[in-house]
Amino acid sequence: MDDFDYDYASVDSIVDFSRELTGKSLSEAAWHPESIANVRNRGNLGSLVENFFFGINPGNSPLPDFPQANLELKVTGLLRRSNNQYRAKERLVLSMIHYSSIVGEEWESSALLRKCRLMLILFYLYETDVPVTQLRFVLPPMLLNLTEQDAEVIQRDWEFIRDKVRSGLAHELSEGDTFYLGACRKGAGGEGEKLQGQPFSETKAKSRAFSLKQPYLTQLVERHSEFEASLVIRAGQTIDEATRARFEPYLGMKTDEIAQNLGVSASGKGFWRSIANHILTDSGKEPIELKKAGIEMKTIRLKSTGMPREAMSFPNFSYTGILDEDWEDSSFFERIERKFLFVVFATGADQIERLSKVAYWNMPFDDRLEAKNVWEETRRRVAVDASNLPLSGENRVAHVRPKARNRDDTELTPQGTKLVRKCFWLNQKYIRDVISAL
DNA sequence: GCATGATCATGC
DNA sequence: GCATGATCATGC
Repeated sequence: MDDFDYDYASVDSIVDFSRELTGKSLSEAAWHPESIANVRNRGNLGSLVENFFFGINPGNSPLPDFPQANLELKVTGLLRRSNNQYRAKERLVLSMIHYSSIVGEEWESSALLRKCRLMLILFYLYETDVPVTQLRFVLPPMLLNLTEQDAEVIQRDWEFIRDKVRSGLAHELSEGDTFYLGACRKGAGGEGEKLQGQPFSETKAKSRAFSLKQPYLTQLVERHSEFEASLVIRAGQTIDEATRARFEPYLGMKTDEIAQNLGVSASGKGFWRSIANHILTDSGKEPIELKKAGIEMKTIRLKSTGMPREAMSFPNFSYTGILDEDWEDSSFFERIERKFLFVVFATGADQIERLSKVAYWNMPFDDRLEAKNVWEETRRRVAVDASNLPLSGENRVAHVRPKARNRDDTELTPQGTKLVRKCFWLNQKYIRDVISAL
């Protein structure tokens, strides 16, 4: 996409364009980085985004920021909870309340709706002591229509505020009056405060603005995060079909090309999984539908020989815990019983890697019996000598190998020795045979 | 070039 | 701080 290359009269075009910001900071996404280098580090990120990302300068207008599209732009901050969920940093201020004119308004034709009926909300992750131009936009853009989402409550809140001004009580407005839409203080307080006149009382009132309350915004963010991590499943479509439909356009494409098209920023060990997630959901998160169904998505990279680059790992087992377990309540059993979704990237004879295959798979009964043999053999040997466990030559399907943070990441064995933590792996050759038979 | 041991990156 | 889903490194 080029700089400012969007249709300023089209909501879709503006929203699509704004996706370029997702996962980036303004200084990374601005079309002319040199122009932003001189910007002071303080200031309003919202206006900086207008100027340096969208190339607009709407100023202080009663019309939306994109008047031809009837779309208002909002840029607002998020905080990260300890459980990694996002919450709104503060309320989202919409527009000033003009006491003299609101008393003559109706909701549908109100000044608030004229400006803010449809909003494009861009969320950045707030961090202390980081220049605003380096704060990262962390969620895909949200479109919010005030006359659709929770419309009845918001309309009632608005009417309550208007009616209070009609009763000459603008000076008694408070955020506690309403539910989702609040009348928040806005403008200088203390010494510099300029009180406003109101039409039906001599008493001056503090200046206030309409805002979406912080808890309401937080809840919108939570809904948005979940929505963005969902598969788009059309009516009558199964999860299986919806998955195929998402992958279909990318089959045969070069890995790098897919990553570039989808703006995958991950690197290192999670790169291929991140690509799969980005294909499945707009947010690039693993779809909740797969989690709910207990579907085990595995990315597999094949060398040009058809051999997987890696064996396939499963959760660690515990040297002492495994002695108390039965096969059928072991975590290895629980995992291989699941439905797998294999996402296969294969390197061709041309040495270029492409997305080559996507398929669901269940481990056949005979192979599960082999896995059971490995598990039981492991259990037997752990009791005698935990340092000698089944290797890949010993069984067609699975073996045991370290999986730990490093060599010091150990666990006590029944022999009282400390050994690096291990898990069950499906053999490379086994995976190769499974994939080639798909 | 595989088997095995060792370790990384990320999310919760 | 750890589990998870992987990849990296090395010796044979």
